[in-house]
Amino acid sequence: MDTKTLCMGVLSQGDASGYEIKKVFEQAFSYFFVAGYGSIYPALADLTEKGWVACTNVEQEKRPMKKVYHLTEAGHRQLLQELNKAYPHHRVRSEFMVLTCYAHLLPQGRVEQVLEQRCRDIEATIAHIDSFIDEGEALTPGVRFTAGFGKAVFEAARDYIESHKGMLLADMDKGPSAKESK
Amino acid sequence: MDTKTLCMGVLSQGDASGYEIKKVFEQAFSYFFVAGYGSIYPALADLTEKGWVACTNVEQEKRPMKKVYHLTEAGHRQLLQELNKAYPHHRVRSEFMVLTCYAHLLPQGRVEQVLEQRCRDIEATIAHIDSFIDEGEALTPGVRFTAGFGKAVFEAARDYIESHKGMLLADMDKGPSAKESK
DNA sequence: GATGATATATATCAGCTCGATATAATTTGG
DNA sequence: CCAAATTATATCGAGCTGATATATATCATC
Repeated sequence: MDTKTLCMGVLSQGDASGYEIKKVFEQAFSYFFVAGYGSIYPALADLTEKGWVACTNVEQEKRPMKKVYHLTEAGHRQLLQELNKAYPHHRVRSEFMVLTCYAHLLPQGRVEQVLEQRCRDIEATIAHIDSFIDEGEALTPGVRFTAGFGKAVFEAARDYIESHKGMLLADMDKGPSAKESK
Repeated sequence: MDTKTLCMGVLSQGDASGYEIKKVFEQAFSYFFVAGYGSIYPALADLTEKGWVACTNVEQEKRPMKKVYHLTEAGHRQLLQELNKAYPHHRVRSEFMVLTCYAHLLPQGRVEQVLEQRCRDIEATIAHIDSFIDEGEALTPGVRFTAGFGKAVFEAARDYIESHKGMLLADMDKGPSAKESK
């Protein structure tokens, strides 16, 4: 499953331009799926070629031209097929965790700064999920489940950092000493 | 921070071949950083070119030739600099969460299967972290912190799925009905 | 009224990553 | 004794990421 499938997913809920699809990604999926224009525009071109979406040029007054995409019948079938056969992968790529792994090579101040930055980012993500949940519009059970899942996981991460931060900093003193930084 | 930095990190704890580096990645980092040969070998070639690692060809009896890499002085300085300036990013790409988001397009049986598969994968990851912790060798405070962090987050994910699974499946019946699958 | 920041809108590109595949010898297990 | 796994390096296409380019229009501030 890739950006193409996600684009079809967004279009299954209504026609949209590439720009609008990116906005939906940012609002609804940002905490578990990132996709920029460099993925979205090629994806839409590919989907058009395959006949899974259809494109209409919309001239707007006082706005740049817009290409509005629509999910075709074949596209809808394709989306259902993908969702039914896709393996539920869940990949994490954490430079934060790389840094904590190599804490023994860093000065204490840097480790503290890394932990605090991560906590701030987590809080921002949780706030984003909350504002998305409260945003009015009736959410499907699946979206509610997913938002709750995201919140639960991010809260657990924040709680762990807050309750083990002191221990890590204390153990760094006792253990192999930190090297100087540049 | 990319595969190159991680390779230098591994080499800071002792010389190793590309193959051995991949094994360390699998054992110690697999739950937060994935890198295959397609990233590691080009990374090592690049690091050699830059003078941050040095390579020795080791002929072995009854084994294929081995290229053993060693972190140079300049490489060690470069590693410390990278670790000191890198932003603590933490990215998730979850096709699992995409599937739960679109649960309303799937038959209940498929949603149940997806949730169960994710739980099995989480259990396997937790078991992997546990066996890594118990593996004897004294771990640095940073590695212990990171392993605990990983466990806490994965346990929270499993607990959420187990305690909200029933609700999602029940709400799917009441809410907009599921579409037929292929 | 001017200046700069933000929003709308599409598109490309270099560099990096991912998973699969190729090659080849040797050891382990049934 | 054969099949499978392990040791070992390497490449390739497809896809992704983040930055950049291009253009216009609006909005807030000075």
